[in-house]
Amino acid sequence: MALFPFPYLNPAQRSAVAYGVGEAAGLRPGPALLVIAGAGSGKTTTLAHRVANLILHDADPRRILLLTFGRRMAAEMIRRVEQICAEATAGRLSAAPVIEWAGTFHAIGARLLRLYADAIGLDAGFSILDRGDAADLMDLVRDELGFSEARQRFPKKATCLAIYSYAVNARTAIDVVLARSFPWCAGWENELRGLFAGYVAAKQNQNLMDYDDLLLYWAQMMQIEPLAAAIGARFDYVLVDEYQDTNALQAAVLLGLKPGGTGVTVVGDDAQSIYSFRSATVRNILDFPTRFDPPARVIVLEQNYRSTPAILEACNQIIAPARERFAKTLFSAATGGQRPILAMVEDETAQVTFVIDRILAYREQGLALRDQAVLFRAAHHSGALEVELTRRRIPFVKFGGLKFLEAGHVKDVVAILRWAENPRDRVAGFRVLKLLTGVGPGTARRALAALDQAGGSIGALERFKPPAAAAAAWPALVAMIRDLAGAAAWSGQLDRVRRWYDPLLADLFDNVPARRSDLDQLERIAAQHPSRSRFLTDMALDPPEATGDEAGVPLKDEDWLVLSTIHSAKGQEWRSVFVLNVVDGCIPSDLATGTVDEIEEERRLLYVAMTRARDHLALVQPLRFSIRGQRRWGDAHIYAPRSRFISDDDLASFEIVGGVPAAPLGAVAVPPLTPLPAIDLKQRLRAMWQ
DNA sequence: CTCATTGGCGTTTTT
DNA sequence: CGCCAATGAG
Repeated sequence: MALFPFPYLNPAQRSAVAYGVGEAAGLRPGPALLVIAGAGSGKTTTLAHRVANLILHDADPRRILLLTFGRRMAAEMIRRVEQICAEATAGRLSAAPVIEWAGTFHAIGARLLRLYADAIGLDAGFSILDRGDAADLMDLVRDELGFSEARQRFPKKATCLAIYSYAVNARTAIDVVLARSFPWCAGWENELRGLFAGYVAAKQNQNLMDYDDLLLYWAQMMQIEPLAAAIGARFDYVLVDEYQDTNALQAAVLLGLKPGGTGVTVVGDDAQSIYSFRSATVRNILDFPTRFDPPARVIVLEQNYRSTPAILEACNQIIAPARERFAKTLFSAATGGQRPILAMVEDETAQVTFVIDRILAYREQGLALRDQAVLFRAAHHSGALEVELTRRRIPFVKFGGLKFLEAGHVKDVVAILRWAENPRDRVAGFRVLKLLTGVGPGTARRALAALDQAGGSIGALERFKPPAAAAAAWPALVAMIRDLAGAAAWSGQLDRVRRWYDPLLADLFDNVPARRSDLDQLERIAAQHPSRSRFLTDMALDPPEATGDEAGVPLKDEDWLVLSTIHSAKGQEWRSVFVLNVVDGCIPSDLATGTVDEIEEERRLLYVAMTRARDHLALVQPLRFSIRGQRRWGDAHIYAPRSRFISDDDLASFEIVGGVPAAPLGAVAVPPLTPLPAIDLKQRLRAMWQ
């Protein structure tokens, strides 16, 4: 296979695909490569072609490691590679290439840790805690250490976890993290240190891993010479997608795998880095070339194939003022196109009407609903839209925000299974025990201690004397756990759980039918997994990410609109894109205007949203903004200015629709009906911690 | 001491 | 809606 069978690639893509491949002698992994891929420049295509090209030149697909940002991207990449290989060989390939190692850093980490568990003294049967479980464990430890009854308010569990997580992922000392990102907690440094020590010990005692551990243990493993060598040697090529959104720990893992950069390709766009809240640092991609000697080759993809020139121009303008970055200006070979719309609408109700009317109009013109998407900064921004879509029976699927997995009843059922899988898991046990009336934190703690004493034998629960209020219900619970723990087959286990749990629903919640149907869905998902352990791992690492208006995913042949947070829209594209609430306070979020860096990230967020659009783009700016959920001010509202990222000069790139187009925005002097209470309120809440 | 109930309050983004 | 703190009942 000496030929280069991809004539349709442009020169930059071509050099990225061919780099280090196809030289005269046999294929050998070469020096590191960084591909800076501007929005819409064919990043996925290029990466998939590079993998395919390696395989076509006899690289062993089983020895390729593909680290992607989400599970969907991994699946998409595998599909594309297979397709490209099949086309290039005109179907003469004997079998489709099998890429065994594709997934997120976390998923691959979990897999490697189970594989090498013995070597590092880990129990391969560890359970994985999601964010909420980890916070609950943090809370249990906090109680045990007596921080709950502190005279001053101790940071909440979620905050404690955030501090811990940031320190771990950014590989930064607590005091620095506190000073930089959580200044209001700085007074608790010693207590937090103690808490984190207890948290780590608790995880280890109970054979639990949180998300951070999957990276942390992996990184640690790569510090141990023979292990690092063995794991690194499994892979000839390591390719990382969305490298701009990796953190220091992930960079350490990558460097541990391939210290010299041999066979490493990373792809990303510094202008689209939007995950710093997860300790991602754009430094990873900016500094990547100089981490190696000789420095990594850098290839920049600047030709945009996605958006019309008019949309692209507006995008370029928005991102131009961004600070440090790889210089690049996207260009398009196409011509023409409509300018993007900046729609000024009266209020949020008008915003909903505007968006739905446009979407339906586009559909009349032949754009299916699935060619269109509505994007927003925060999951709750689509609330009013969802209500109206449901009322008008327009089907939609929403990505981002609360997953149905995080609903109490689903967590309960999963906790039961987790406890059966790992009786040492006190977070799960605690949650399950407290479901019984008459069992509170105290009793749960004692029961779990008894279980511990007995080495996890369920007999201990049988012998345990619950308080009188719970005595009647106790045997049924224990019987269920016994059945589950002893079950040989996975099928039927969820049914067993529901026989016990469903009757409780009515006592625990309102809205029982909806919750019951969620559990039906959970049961369907469970049936697709081969074992309880795989099911639990997948639920923690790859939770179902979309929620629809009805239970269950719409049928394949149906048409539906996509609603998505901007974060979840990463890497996708639609022919028509609407961005809601392009006002200061939403983009940038007024929770993220503390530092220059935060504001810069919000700018990139708007850029990511805008660059998803192919043919039509509309930014919607409600002029009047109601204040949510603050009963004290009734339905007060404020006048929100246009997002600061769209300057007056930028307006020329937009078609202004509605509102008061003539007046430059700074000058719109509409007297507020209520004197700006919302902004002051939020300021006050922040100040509470200072 | 332990548990259940009630009312107040706040709500970014995700592996 | 769900978390948290305070209060009241066994």
